[in-house]
Amino acid sequence: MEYRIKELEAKWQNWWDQERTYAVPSDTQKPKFYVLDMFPYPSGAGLHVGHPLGYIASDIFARFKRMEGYNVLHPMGFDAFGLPAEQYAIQTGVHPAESTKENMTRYREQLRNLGFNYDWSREVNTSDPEYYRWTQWIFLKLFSHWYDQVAQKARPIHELVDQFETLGSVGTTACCGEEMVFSAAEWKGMSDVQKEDVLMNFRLAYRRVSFVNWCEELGTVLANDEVKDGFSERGGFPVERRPMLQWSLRITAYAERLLNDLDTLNWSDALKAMQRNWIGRSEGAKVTFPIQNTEQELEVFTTRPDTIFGVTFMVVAPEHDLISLLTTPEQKQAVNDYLHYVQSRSERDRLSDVKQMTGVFTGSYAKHPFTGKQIPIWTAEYVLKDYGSGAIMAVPSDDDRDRAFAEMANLPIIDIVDRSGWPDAKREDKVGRMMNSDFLNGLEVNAAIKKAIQALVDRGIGERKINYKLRDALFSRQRYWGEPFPIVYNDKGIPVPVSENELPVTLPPLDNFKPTSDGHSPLARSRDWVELDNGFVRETDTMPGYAGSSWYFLRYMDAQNQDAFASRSALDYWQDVDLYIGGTEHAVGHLMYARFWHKFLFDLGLLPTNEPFKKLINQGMIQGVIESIYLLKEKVNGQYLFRCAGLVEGDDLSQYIPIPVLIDYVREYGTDSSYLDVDSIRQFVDWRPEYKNAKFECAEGSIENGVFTPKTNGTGSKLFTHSEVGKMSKSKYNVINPDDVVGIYGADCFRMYEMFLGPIEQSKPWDTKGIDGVSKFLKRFWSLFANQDQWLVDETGQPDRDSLRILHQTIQRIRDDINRFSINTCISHFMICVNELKRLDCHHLAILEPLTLLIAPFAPHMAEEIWHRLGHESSVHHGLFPIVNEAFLVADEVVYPVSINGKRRAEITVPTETDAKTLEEQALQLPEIVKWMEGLSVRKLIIVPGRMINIVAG
RNA sequence: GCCGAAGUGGCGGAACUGGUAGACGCGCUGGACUCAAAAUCCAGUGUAAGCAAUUACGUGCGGGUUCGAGUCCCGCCUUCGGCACCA
Repeated sequence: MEYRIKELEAKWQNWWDQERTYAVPSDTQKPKFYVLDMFPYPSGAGLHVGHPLGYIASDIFARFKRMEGYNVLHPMGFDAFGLPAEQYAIQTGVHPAESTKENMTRYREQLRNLGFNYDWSREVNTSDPEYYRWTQWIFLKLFSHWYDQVAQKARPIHELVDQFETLGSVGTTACCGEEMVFSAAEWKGMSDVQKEDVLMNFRLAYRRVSFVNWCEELGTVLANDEVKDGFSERGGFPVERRPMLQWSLRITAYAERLLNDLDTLNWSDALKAMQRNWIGRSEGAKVTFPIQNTEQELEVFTTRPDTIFGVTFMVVAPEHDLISLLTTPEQKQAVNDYLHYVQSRSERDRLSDVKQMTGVFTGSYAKHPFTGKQIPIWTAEYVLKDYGSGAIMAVPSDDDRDRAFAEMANLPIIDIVDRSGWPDAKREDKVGRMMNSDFLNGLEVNAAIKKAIQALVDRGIGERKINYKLRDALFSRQRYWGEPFPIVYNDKGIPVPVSENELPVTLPPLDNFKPTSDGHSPLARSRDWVELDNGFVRETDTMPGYAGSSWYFLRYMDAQNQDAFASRSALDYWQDVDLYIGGTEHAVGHLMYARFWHKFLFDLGLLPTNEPFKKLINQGMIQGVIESIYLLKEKVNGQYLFRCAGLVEGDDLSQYIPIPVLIDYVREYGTDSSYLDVDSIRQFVDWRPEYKNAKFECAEGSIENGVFTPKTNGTGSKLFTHSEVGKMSKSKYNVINPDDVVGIYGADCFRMYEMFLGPIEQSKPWDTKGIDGVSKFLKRFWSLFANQDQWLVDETGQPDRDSLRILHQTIQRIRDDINRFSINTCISHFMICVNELKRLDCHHLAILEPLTLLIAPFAPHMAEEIWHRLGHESSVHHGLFPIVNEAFLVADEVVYPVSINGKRRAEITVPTETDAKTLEEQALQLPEIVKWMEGLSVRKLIIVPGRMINIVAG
């Protein structure tokens, strides 16, 4: 009657498949519960031990909810489009569909191996044409809708065209890119191309000029991830920002709702704060400044219109549309040089470098709307084109960055806010009294803001405005492995949607996945596909990674549907996700886009809910230790030289490149003293033949061609590695495969161990130290039921009160802790329970049967085996989760700690019902207390019923 | 740089609402069983002083509030995640 892990885990995994134990019916009277995992990108490295952290937690919760009587939807699928598969295709020629398919098969096996209760019949794969036809379909809906700011919802574009026909743009409530003014007659007079240009300004999916990271030497557009300090990560070639006409989504139209509806969600405050800050709502004013010697105006957004008399210069973004107009002939050279410099700078660099301000004068001046003074217009990288209007009025007295810029450029500073009444106030705080500000003088800041806006409105040069930091989402990629756009262009270049019955627009077969030399997607190579018989041409950009993941949770509800993205009845039954578990790295990307798409589909009347994810839990990451060895950049006598981490200490590290080492070769992996020995250096060299002739220098000698030559008196041949904690990733060679761990300890043990590591929200490096403890626990659990020779369960005897108390205490703790997602403490409670039952030598069925149900969500294989041995034929996972009987929990006695001035000095055990007065008397009579109270008198006595007694003495 | 999170024994962590800091597990030490080992079982284990009873100190650092602070407030330090084309 041994606990044979491997046999029984395989047995029950097969049985669950056969019996379709985890299939989820949609036609049921049961209440629904939807538990969702963030689906993985099926990478070539396979699933690593970090992935399952969230999956195990959601698996446990889903099983728990099913045993509580809910119809639980718990699906899994793949976010299968992505850059790595395309990179792999470029390197090897293997089609991304093929490698992705293989990877998915591997992931599925790995997930199955962990005993998850997914309903695989609902699997989604974002790269499957049957899936992405609906991604394309939703895109077309976005293309053919605009956002009505008054009705607060998306409306069909033809309704906007109707408005233009009768009223022109007058009084339109549509959300748009830049403001346009035209009459009905002007609209009617426009050409088709002009009309489409106008509509692009309103569509929720639209085209505009955006910037890409262009690398001339590689002849390709790079992802931000592939760019380091302005150079390509591969090859180290310069990267510049280049403008391109690309698709975007008008997520900004939904900014207000995305912000307000956060209040309705059961998410952590931290996550909500991140989303709020990302949306970045700010109230202020739009102000226009006339540009001298032109008819043009410069529009700025400011949160501090009160400071308008402190404006001493203006700054436009280097990409600003008016930059060439503003640049005078004398300044042309300087401005061009500067623009060239900015092209090489990433947005992050531009915003981060606050210490070193850069910028140049354009040569032009604006006219101050109140004082009429000349204000120089500069251009500088700290102003971004896509934030606000891409230009600012600079007030160096009350803004840190403007101040730094003014100091750098020697521009004047006018103090306009007297903050002497607020000595602690910082430069940007909205407090103080206005001065040097004409009609605003003497006002408090907040009053001044109101008055300034009124003055702007009265003069017709500005108005109140709400601005968002949130920017429209760039939706084009110049890649092959993504959803093609269902868009063709006619002979005038006007985009025309592909009709719905022609969806999906599938990817053409291709064997060269390199982008074209002019930066277009590899799709442009497929002439047959691009050029249609009627002379129209297809869009060759594809959609980004987040397209498919923005709505996949809806597809699970009705994954096989051929007629719609999901049926109305399925959507009405499943509604929304009750529990979503995933990493914080998605806090502002995926979670924002998915909410946006969900709201859009809700506006179209296609969904019953306004938000997709009711409750969300962020799992931490299981990190890996990255091990690397130091390579000297300069070869020595034509030979590569690696140096021991111990020797490198104190050196200028910039002369070394850390070369990551496959962790399998590292001795004492993950510790401070991890190292390579002669054998592992041999392995390393086999793996990296380019270093075959390298020299490896340790403290007491060196290794060359697999031979250790000691220095005089030297013996140690350890080459210490550099260890750092970081992401587990294929490129860092530190991936640990859960299959290996499952192979040794079994899936139940692996699951419980990952949970036992700590709270799911917390990140920690992977470490198998301690897994033995969980393994021992499972064996002990089993030993309550059977020993080597016989089945021990006592079916007839009556359990004693102690055993019942332990059981019910455990039921209560497990229920409480599952409900607050404290899974790690659940495992501890099980351990305590088993320890105590062992001590009592308890083998009663009446105790052990509920205990089996209790542990089923955590150790599903072992529980199923025991359940069947107890004589049941149906699955333990369709059983009912045990319920607490409070009668067994009542304790007769309670132990109080007795403290004097907060320091614990004694303990007193009393019957549970003892009243405060008796307690007080007894506590003061305790010998320890009497001793400590010598020379002191009781000033106050604090008794917290059931918890503690504190004597305040002096 | 900005936004968010975390810091507790040798290690992973527990302490839910401010109330016995260190549950549970690993590791370590000693013991039982064994020819021996593994496995299992028992006992001990925050640090310092002490034969001991015991005492002092102790939750990243510096201050504060409170009868009482790991928990609340203010100011720092370190590490991790995100910052709009990794997914």
